[in-house]
Amino acid sequence: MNGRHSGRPTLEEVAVRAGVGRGTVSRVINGSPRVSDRAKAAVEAAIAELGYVPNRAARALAGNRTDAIALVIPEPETRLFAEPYFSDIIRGIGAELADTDMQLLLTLIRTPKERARFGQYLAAHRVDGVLLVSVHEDDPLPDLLEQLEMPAVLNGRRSDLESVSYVDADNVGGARAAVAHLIDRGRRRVATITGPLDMYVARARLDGYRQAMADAGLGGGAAGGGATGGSGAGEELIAAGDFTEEGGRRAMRELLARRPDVDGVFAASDVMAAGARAVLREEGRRVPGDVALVGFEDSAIARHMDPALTSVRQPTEEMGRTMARVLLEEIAERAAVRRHVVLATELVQRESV
Amino acid sequence: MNGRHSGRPTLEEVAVRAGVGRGTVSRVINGSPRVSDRAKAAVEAAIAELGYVPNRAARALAGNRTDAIALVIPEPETRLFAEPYFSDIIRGIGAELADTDMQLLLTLIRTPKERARFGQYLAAHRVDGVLLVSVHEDDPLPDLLEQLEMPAVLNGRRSDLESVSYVDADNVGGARAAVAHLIDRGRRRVATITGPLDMYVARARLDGYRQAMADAGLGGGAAGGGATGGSGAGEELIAAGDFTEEGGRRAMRELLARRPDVDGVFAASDVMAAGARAVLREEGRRVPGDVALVGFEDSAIARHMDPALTSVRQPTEEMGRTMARVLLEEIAERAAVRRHVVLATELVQRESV
DNA sequence: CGTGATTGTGGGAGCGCTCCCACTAGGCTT
DNA sequence: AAGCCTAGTGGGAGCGCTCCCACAATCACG
Repeated sequence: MNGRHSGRPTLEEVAVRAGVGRGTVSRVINGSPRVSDRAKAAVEAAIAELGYVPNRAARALAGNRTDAIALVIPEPETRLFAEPYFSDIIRGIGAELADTDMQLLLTLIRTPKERARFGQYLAAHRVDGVLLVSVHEDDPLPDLLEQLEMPAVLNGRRSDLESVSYVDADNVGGARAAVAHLIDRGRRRVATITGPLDMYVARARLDGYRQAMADAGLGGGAAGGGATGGSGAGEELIAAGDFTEEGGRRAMRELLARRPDVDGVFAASDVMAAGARAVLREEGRRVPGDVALVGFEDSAIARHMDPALTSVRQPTEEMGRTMARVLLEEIAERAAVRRHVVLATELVQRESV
Repeated sequence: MNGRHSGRPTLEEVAVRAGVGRGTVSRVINGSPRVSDRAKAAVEAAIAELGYVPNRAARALAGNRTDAIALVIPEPETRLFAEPYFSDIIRGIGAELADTDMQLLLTLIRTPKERARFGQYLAAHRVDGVLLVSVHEDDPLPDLLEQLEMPAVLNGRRSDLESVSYVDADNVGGARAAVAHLIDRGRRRVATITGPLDMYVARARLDGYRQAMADAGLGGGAAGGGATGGSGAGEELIAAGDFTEEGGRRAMRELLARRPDVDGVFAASDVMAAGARAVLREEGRRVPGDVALVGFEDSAIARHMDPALTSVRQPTEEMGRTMARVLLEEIAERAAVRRHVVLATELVQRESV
């Protein structure tokens, strides 16, 4: 016994057993077509008999790749992912990776120090690709990835001009549908509580609101897909939140002060909707009687609110799947073709409107 | 340009630059004490100048280890982890691993096929250790791990006799405190909605309930830490749920039918508490006026229920941290010393009792 | 029947580390 | 002064793969 030898069979042993050379075994394992059926069968039999499993480290070393991708989560965001959103994304990614032998590395980035460390990581090519969740407008990581020519896929995008590959939900369409629904139900003074407008996702949802209002001839919102430019009448129906419950509260109070006659509210997140709902209760407004309410995300909170919150669902698991698929494609073809995928959202109707 | 050479400096280049041998550089990197200060300084300078980062694959191949641990999540459970619970555990693990250069591999196990695959994985020693989340009573994975002598730490345990290392919350104590609180507030006919009793965690929480009832001289629950044996009077105050909202509903209806005078309910999870709360509302019972309610987990749902739910908080992030720490220790010392850690819980008081 | 392409194959030469053996230089003992 | 530690060091020999070159066998063609 060698002592350091782990007892696992090696490729070499498989070769001996199958009566072929190392090269042939390697070719079989990697699915090369340049192998005779006879040799292939012999090798496969030997692999089965020996219970051979290739050594990942050796492969990585010799092949200059890692068969691993990193899922990067900036720490401040982690809380947001307490929602099904995160686990659904992960489930999707996992499902797509299941048939591959890609490993999924979980990388939390908390501090600037860890960020730098991760930069080194990437530079040292310790992963074949990167999935990046919850990117901020000013996040330099995507640019770093691009510069290193590291295959990468974002969940969401930083702006309309995003160059790195991404998979995003149709935030504009979802918001538009939500607001259109409020209007369909007869609401006329429909307000919105936005997310922080330095986030693309917040701007997109605001755009959707504006479009729906303009479609209905209400408010002064600018239609069209442009940036958040409009400042016509109706701006007083727009209050800025920050995706937190407290932000939702503040924004709702503000709206109530500015337009006591508001009869519908589209909150750009369920959490903010929950905040708004609390304020409405305090102020003695009934939901949906006096004020109808729609959220965004279709989170657990939406289902457990009283009344249950109508909300826009994102195809979260599908987004995860798609992210993984796109990344694998990008890794496979070495050319840097960027892909931009936008998946449809769906309005889930409950009792709040 | 070599083409296959990635351009990253190697240990050899560092050695040349520092004017020392390969062995010395390796010793510096691995923190061996057998290096002179002079050599160490020279090597460190060379590393900094060259921006050297060790090649993980080469290390793994030569050193017969991987510097990676797997976080294993059985798929059926994933939904449960939509709650902060999961992300908190991960955050804790991440925090503990941050200063290490251990990688965290995320492994979802969905199908028996994937389970088998993961078995191979382990057998091939592709990770140095395993963190296992949400183990079921009959889960064979921990036994497999033990048999392979693979360092492993469970989140929770399968039974009181668990041999594999684990980190668990004090479920008995938490439940006991919750029920004691109900009793303190003057409730006398306190019922409990249990989880599936083939899960240890559900039995432990039921034990806590029994102990608190016995302490107060109420019900016929058996005190003491033994198994779920008691079947005295008061059993009609115990209804079985399954940790789902629907299960909570069913159990609450059952309780109401058996004991219409029930005035307090301890639900073994927030989700079941939400189900119970819905039924209570339907039946026209006020919470906490007519029936006081306590949950377990202190999830987002608890905060957003109406009234906000008093619940037992687990030190989730701390559990994650501890799991990682225990695993690292187990990996470091090659001896198979099993560790069992139980962390205290805390009652978070809100409006439902 | 030669010439050249094509298919299949074996095995050498690394990939970048760690392990460990051999060796030097100096300090301590007796 | 001779011996014997010990601290410190260099570098050979792998770890288990992939890549690729060389070569044999087979085939198609004129």
